[in-house]
Amino acid sequence: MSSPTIDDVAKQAKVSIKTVSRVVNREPNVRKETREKVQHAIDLLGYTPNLSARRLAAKRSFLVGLVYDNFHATSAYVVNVQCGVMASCSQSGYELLIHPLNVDNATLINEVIDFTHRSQVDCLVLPPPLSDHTHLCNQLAAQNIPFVRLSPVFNLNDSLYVQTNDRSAAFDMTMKLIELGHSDIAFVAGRPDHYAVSERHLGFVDAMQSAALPIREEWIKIGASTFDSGKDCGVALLKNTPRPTAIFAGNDEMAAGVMSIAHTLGIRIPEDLSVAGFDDSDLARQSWPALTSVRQPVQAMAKAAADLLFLSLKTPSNTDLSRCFACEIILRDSTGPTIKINETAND
Amino acid sequence: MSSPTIDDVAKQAKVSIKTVSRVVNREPNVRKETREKVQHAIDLLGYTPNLSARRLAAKRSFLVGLVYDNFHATSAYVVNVQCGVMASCSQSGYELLIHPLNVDNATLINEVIDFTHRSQVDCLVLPPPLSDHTHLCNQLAAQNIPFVRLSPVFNLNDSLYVQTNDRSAAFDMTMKLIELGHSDIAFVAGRPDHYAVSERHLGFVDAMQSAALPIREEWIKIGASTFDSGKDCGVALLKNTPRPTAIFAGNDEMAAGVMSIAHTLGIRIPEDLSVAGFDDSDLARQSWPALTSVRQPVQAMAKAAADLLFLSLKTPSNTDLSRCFACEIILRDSTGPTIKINETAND
DNA sequence: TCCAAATATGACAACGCTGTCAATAAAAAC
DNA sequence: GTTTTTATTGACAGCGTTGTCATATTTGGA
Repeated sequence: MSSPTIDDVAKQAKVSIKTVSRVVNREPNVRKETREKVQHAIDLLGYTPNLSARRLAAKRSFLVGLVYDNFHATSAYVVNVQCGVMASCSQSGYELLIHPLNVDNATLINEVIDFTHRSQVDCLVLPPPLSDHTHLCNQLAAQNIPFVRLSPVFNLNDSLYVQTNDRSAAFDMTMKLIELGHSDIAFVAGRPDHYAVSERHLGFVDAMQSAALPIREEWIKIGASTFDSGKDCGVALLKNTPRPTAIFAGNDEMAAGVMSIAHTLGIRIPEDLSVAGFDDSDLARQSWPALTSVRQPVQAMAKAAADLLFLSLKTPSNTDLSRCFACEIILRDSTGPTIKINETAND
Repeated sequence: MSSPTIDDVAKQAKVSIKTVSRVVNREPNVRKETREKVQHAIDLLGYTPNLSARRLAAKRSFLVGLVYDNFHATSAYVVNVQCGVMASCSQSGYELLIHPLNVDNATLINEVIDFTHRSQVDCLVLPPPLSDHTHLCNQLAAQNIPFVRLSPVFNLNDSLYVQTNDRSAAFDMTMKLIELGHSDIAFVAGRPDHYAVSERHLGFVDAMQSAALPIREEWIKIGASTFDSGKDCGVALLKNTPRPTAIFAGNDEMAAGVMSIAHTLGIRIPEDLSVAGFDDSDLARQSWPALTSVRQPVQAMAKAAADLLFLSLKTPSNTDLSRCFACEIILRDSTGPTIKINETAND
């Protein structure tokens, strides 16, 4: 049961515990043959350093905290972020502590700060929408708690972050719809406090303007990033005539909601209506027809974020503070060329 | 930055550190007024015990490990389990350490054992399919690592566990289909090594037998619990005549795959074909038509599992070793009464 | 009032590691 | 062959708690 300690290894290898410590921590200035001798003893005994002791002595916990909104984020996103961070952790010898919470909770900031102190994590990873919670970020900075932000929009100079080109990806997707012959394009925006998602709206606007297409105000709907809100927006967009020939939604869930309503109303996809989403979640592959979407390399981003964090912890002088990842458009069956509505046979 | 230590509190309250320790740990034999005095000092200074020191001294980490398969479980399930365990953690003062892995990995057992030692977690929560990995469970037991199993099927006497009545829920769902007039019912089974899911197959068989309906072997398909495998099974079931009038899938993903194929083949749901899933995941609400499914109280189960674990850690003599939760059938739009195929108009 | 028992508090040694700094061994320069 | 420099190793003191055991202090009974 009881694991061997550093003393056991030291005794076995006939060196001091400090030398064992050096080997374990890959410190320089250990002769090769000593290192091998110690390593051999470690292997023989199956020694694993006691993290608590190490933490206590080194005043570091080797723990990363991942704080995220569990009530508004899709589970696929959450899991991808977890995996990405985890991948970086295993490389750097960190362990991952998670702390789901509700971003609408009034005590949010206290909860995060409390968690940080209680669990003694060395640093935090903040996915959206927490990454744009200015007050929280300021508090963390004030308390010298290192953190990295995923897909932030504001105050980029102040901290570590990893981004995607949401805006230009949304631009590209909109252009793709325009190339397919659509000009009557509606947009379903996400939660307004989820700023990364609002960038997508801007990209849509950019594209429409660059193609000199009119943006009809009644074809811009604000959803809540959920399937149900997508349904609501879908009803509002599709019940009236004229209706758009294409709907671009700020995320896949809302796009699926729109598709669901379209099916119910007997509107064929993609013949009568093209639908595009964003995120390329599992849902995009699993809905019918399979949803055209924009793939964000969430996992790679999360890994890069954690990499950045660990690097900056190790070498605080490091100037490499951010990375930007490119999105990729995934064309599936929910989008197609326009057909004039009065040419269709279904109604 | 640097938090106050127990020394600071002791000095502030003019008592020894040991007395502060007693108050913090709610130990007996502290006079009421002393306790209040100390508590006041703690509040004043905003003292939080240093977990690493506590762990080192008490030889406990106050950490729970959640090890799960990240490649075959749906993210919704994973997130629900995390939340449930988390809920129990916050009550009991534990923190949650996660460790996703691939169950197909040959080094699985070593990886879990390594993780346990490295991270020094006090105990583990094992969701399926790990909960039925007999070899792993034996290893953990042999190493005196406490753990609780979620939805296990085998060796129930040997350990803590939390279960659902998968089999009888599958029975009920099948009966529901039979009551709707279906007799030509197919079943899509999940990964054979995911035993909890196989129980659902047994429930299906139970119901068919109790209704004296024949089980056609070519209408039992073995999937891999994924959407794509559901599509494959759907093709196999729906391309030939006669085809079933209802398909019951072992999970929602596969059910969605079946629906997708049905749509492609022009088979209307539920008019021509009823489809039922299991798990009541987000996907069930988000697919079209909305999927009839069986709701497992995953989060409540995970919480109960962790509760059980913490209780048994505290009072090892405790005899309350397991709990069983009931599933609930959620009727949605993907199931309906049978209509004879030659009466339908669509083909 | 005094003494035993119960209750409350404190001193001090772990816990297993890392950081600091001194001591030694090896290499390089003279 | 010395001396200087550099590389390698070790002794020892924390890190902030808890556990053990000894020492007050209070309580209750005679």
